[in-house]
Amino acid sequence: MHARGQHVGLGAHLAVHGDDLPLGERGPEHVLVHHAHAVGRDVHDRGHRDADEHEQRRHAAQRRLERRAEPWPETRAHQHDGDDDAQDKHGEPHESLLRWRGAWPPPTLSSFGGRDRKLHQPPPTMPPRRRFRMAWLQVRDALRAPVGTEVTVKGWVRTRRDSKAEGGLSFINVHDGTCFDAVQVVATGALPNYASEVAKLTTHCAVECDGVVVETPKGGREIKASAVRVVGWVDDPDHYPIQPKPHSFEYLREQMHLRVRTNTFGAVARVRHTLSMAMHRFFDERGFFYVHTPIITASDCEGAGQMFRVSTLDWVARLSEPGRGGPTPGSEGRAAHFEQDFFGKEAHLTVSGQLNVETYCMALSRVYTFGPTFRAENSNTARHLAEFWMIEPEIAFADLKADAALAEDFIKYLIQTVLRERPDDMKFFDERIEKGLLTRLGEVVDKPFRHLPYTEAVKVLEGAIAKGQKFEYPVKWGTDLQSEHERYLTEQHFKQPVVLMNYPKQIKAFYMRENDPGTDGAPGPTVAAMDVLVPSVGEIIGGSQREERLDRLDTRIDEMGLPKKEYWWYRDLRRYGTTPHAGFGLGFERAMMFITGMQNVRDVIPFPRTPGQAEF
RNA sequence: UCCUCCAUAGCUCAAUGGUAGAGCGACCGGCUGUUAACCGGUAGGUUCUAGGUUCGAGUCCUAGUGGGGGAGCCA
Repeated sequence: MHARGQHVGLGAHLAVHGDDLPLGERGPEHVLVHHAHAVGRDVHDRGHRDADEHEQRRHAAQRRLERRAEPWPETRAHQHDGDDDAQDKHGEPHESLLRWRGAWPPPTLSSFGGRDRKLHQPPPTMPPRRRFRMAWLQVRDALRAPVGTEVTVKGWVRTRRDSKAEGGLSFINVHDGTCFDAVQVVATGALPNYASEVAKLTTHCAVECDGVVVETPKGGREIKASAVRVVGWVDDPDHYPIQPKPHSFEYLREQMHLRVRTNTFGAVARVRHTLSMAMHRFFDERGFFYVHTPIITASDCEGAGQMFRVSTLDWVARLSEPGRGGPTPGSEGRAAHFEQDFFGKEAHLTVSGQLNVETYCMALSRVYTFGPTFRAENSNTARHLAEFWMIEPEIAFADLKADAALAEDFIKYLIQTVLRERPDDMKFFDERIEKGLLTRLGEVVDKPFRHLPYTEAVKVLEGAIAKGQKFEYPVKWGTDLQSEHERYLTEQHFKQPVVLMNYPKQIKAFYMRENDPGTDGAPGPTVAAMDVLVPSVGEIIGGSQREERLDRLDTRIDEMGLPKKEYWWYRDLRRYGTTPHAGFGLGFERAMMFITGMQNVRDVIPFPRTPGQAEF
């Protein structure tokens, strides 16, 4: 069941702090590097020393990288299990993954080191702070700090609840976005600004709280405040758009600049970050190089849909010239017109980095690109954006099978990583956005994807029709499968991700490698294309083995009536040391939807661009 | 682009063509180591915009704007 229409707001899920967060130990790794250095210098002669120092610097750099990627000892421990993390493969991994094995983090990790001092200085109107300065901890660290630790937390108020007991008592939930939960700060009437300020705090006031970590009567963790400084008030709390109550996603889209302050969009933002990092790590660990392909493309040959024009010409002035409707496509003035433009030819925003990344693949072997992609199509659905992010790996000396295997490993790696590193947010998605999400993702990780030739898929669908399954559109070999067909395969027939391979040639792009006749017993010519389809989201990956044979590629370009001249550099790749190669494109936002259970693509990207919407 | 549904208080929604309502939120008070708190009270409205029908329009009609869902295209 999905949660369309379910309202998730600030008040929904607060203060599950502290329970069952045993403290871990700080690892000794940070001392090893220096020790190794010292030994190297003393023992070896100069010639060896250079080589050794080089080696040790390399190790040190490697360690630094590892530390940076994995700040917490407990996550590092998991990391060593890598892909074949036994815990993820055998029975009930999720409960254990969800438990926070808290570690006591070094305070510098969360306090920005030296800048701490500046940020701590109170505004002139406030009384000067006495005694000593407490460690500024992020909320996620404060929630795991040992009882008795003196801390400062800085963040925003989620809710405030008051009690008259003990001469005035306020419970302030403070969050700073570093984890799902807020920390509960307890302020008493003894604070000098209790009545004047603390008791008037409303949702999303910015505060700095000093205090000591204590155990609650119920065994949780909270901060007993010794000072609460209000940094920023909320004007007119009655009209503050994000109230501590459920809000619809539709409403929050109209408050795009504020919606990240809610539980749901905070969780989405953190998971999105974690997925980005996981993606880079996945490729880096496998020897891929990250290639920045261009955003602006002047080749008029992308052919993957409507494109956005990039121009420095004054189109508005031209369009308003009397007697002219501006430049019209195909008119004679057109070519002359673009010669005067910035790039000397017609330019657009990219619709795919694939053709560019292929050039790097033919020298670096394994590459990927990750960046924004633009489609000017007037599609208005829960799965389409005009600006979205796409990951496109390309591997040399590889066929379609290797491509599909890479895609499967990739998706599973992303899921495992996010379950391990964001258990709090994933638990929230499981409880409030899509019931059973964790079970579903666990099954995706555990089971091999179902591989199926397109030709077989058509037979499955025809079989289903014979058994009475109704489709709006007919199923016929040689036509693209409709949404309803894909949904039937992933949601009803196989109930898992499905990799469809070897599509009819006539419905696929020119660069896809033509298969030998009769592959899979297909009645017509096919190409080595594959789509990864997943339940509810649909197509999440589209990829193919590329046509590396120049003569075949030329034939395809001619058949499709494409301007061969424009492809001169792409064709060069086939003339000079061509190899079999393959790649795919994964829509990052669709992966987000699949992994979080969010139902609308506009809710998994910070500032969605859709037809008629670029307000924020 | 096509089909379809919707637009009323800060939010979510009621109101048969006949006096504009509730819950939540905000504010005030009561109670309480509270935690989607609870109890009582107060304030809060150009019913999306522009026309039209009618004695009378939140309600019916026309057009526009904005939004949701589905389809196509795709990732």
